[in-house]
Amino acid sequence: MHPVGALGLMRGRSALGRWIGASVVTIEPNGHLCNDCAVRDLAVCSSLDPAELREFEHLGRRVHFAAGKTVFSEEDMTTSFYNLVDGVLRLYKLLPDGRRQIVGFALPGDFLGMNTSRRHNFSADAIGAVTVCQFAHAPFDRFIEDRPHLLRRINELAVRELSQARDHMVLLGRRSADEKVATFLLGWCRRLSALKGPSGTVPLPMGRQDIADYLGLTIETVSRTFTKLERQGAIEIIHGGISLRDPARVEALAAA
Amino acid sequence: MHPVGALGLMRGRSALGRWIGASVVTIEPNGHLCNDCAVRDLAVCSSLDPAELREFEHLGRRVHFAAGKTVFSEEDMTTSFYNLVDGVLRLYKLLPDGRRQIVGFALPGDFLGMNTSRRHNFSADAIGAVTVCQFAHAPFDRFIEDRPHLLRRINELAVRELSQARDHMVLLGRRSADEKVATFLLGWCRRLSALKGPSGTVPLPMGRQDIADYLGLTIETVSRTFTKLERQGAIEIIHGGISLRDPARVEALAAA
DNA sequence: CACCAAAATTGATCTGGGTCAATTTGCTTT
DNA sequence: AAAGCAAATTGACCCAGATCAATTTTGGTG
Repeated sequence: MHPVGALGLMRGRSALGRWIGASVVTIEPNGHLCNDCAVRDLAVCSSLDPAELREFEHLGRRVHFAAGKTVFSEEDMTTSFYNLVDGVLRLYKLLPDGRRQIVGFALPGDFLGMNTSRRHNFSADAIGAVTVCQFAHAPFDRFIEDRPHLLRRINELAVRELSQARDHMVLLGRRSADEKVATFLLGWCRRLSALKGPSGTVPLPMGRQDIADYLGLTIETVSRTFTKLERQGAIEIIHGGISLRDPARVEALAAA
Repeated sequence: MHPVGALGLMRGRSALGRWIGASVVTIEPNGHLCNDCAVRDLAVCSSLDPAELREFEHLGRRVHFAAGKTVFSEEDMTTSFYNLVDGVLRLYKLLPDGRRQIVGFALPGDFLGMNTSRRHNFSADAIGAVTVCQFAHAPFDRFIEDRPHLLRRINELAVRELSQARDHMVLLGRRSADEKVATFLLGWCRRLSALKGPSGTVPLPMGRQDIADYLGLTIETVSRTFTKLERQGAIEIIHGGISLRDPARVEALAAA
C-alpha cells in the first residue's frame, strides 16, 4: 500500500501534505532536474530557456500515484496545475445517476488544471502507475506573470485540446459503433507513435469499460466490435492491447 | 425573420457590397468606434484600456453576413480572427458522407479563429443576419505581442469553451433524447438571459435540423420531443421559439 | 389571394446498439 | 494446481431512436 516512506520525505514544505489529501501517493525525494525530464520537450516547459527552467524546477513537485488512484476530482477546488510526466490518466465526468463519460485520456506531456471556475470540471484517475509534476497555483501564476511565451504555450495546448474535443463531439454524435472503435484505435495508435515511435502492436492500458465510456457505447458493444474487427482480419487482439493487422482497413472504417 | 425576439437585426445602412469568396457580404463604411460596440464588455476587447481600444479599432473591420452565408469553412486556411458582434452562428463539422455535427452556436461576444493548424477546424454559417469584427492575423498577433493581458483574456475564453465542449461530450455520449433536448433548451435560455436579460419566451433562431445536428439526433426525434414536452405542459411551442412553462420540470429532465 | 417551396409535424415500421444473462479467460492467492 | 474473482466475451432478446413516408404548417412571391 504505502510505498516507501511517502509521508516521511516531505521536508519542511508542510503545505504539500495538504495538497495531496488522503490518497496514497509517493512524493519523490527531491533533487529532480527538469533537464532530465522525459517530457522536457513536449510539455509546457518546452517554452522555457535553461535559466528559466532552473527556476521552474523549484516550483513543481513530482508525485506518484498508484494504479486506480484519483489525481483530482471534478468537484474539487483547483489548487494545482499538473504536468503528466509518466503513465496514463482517464479524464471523465459523472452524471448524478452514475453514468460516466470519459472526455479524454491524458498521456505524458499533457497539462491539466486550467479552468475558469476555480474548480476542476472533470476528474482524473491513474490508469496504471502515474507520475505527475504538480504546481501550486499561486507561485505558478506568479511565474507566468512576466513570461508571455509560457502563457502562449499554455494557450496553444488549450486550443489544440479544444480542436480534439470538437473532433470527439463528431464521433460521439454522428458515428456508428464500428467507426467509433476504428477511430479510437487509430487515434490512440497515432498518439503512442508520436510519443514512443511507431510499433506494430498497440498497448491498451485502459479497460474495455473505459473505452466504452470514452466512445459513448457499452462494454458489450466494444467487445463485440473488437471481435468483429479481428474476424475481418483488421486487427489482432493480443494480451493488453491489439495489433493493427490491416491498417488500411481500419482507416477506411474510421474515415467513412 | 425571428418574430419572437430580434437576435440579429439587419443594419439599416446597406453599404458597399463586396465579394469575399463566393458569398455576398457587406463591409460597413468605416468610422466605427469600439467604444459604442455592443460587445465592448463581453468580448476579448474587455481586457483593453481606452488607449489600447483606440488603437485596436483600426485593426478590425466590421463585416455583415446575410442569413445562411458561410463566414468561414473548415478547410480554409485561417487568415483572420472574428469577434461576433451581432447575430448567431452555427459552428459545425462535416463527415465525408455529409453527416453533420454542430459543435456549438456562437453568440455576440464569442471569439473565433484560434487554432494550431493554420486551418479553421470547423465551419461557421450565419443563422439570420450577422455582424462580425474581423481581424487579419498578422496585425492582430503583433498587437497581442506586448499585451499579455489580452492573451490572458483569449486564453480564458478558450478554457471556458473547452469546459463547455466537455459538457457537450457528456450530453452526446451519455444522455437520452429527452435529456438532450431539455438540456439544450435550458442552456440556450441561460445564454440568452446572460446576454439580454431574462425573458419568459426563448427565441430559437436555428431550425430543427440544426438542433438535431447539435444534439446528435434526427430532426424527427427533436420534433417529437418538443411536442412531448409541450403535451406535458413543460414548454409551449410558439412561433420562432418556445416558452418555458414549467422550468422546474425541464430542469428535472436535464439534471437526471 | 393563390401558388409554391421549405420546414415542421406525425405516423408506421425497422434496426443498431442496449440490456440481461451466462460463460470464459486470465490473474492472484494459497 | 485448485480456488476465487474481476475482466472480457458471447448469446438471446428488446427498445429508443432512426428511417421511410405522408401530411400540415409557414413563408415568400407574382
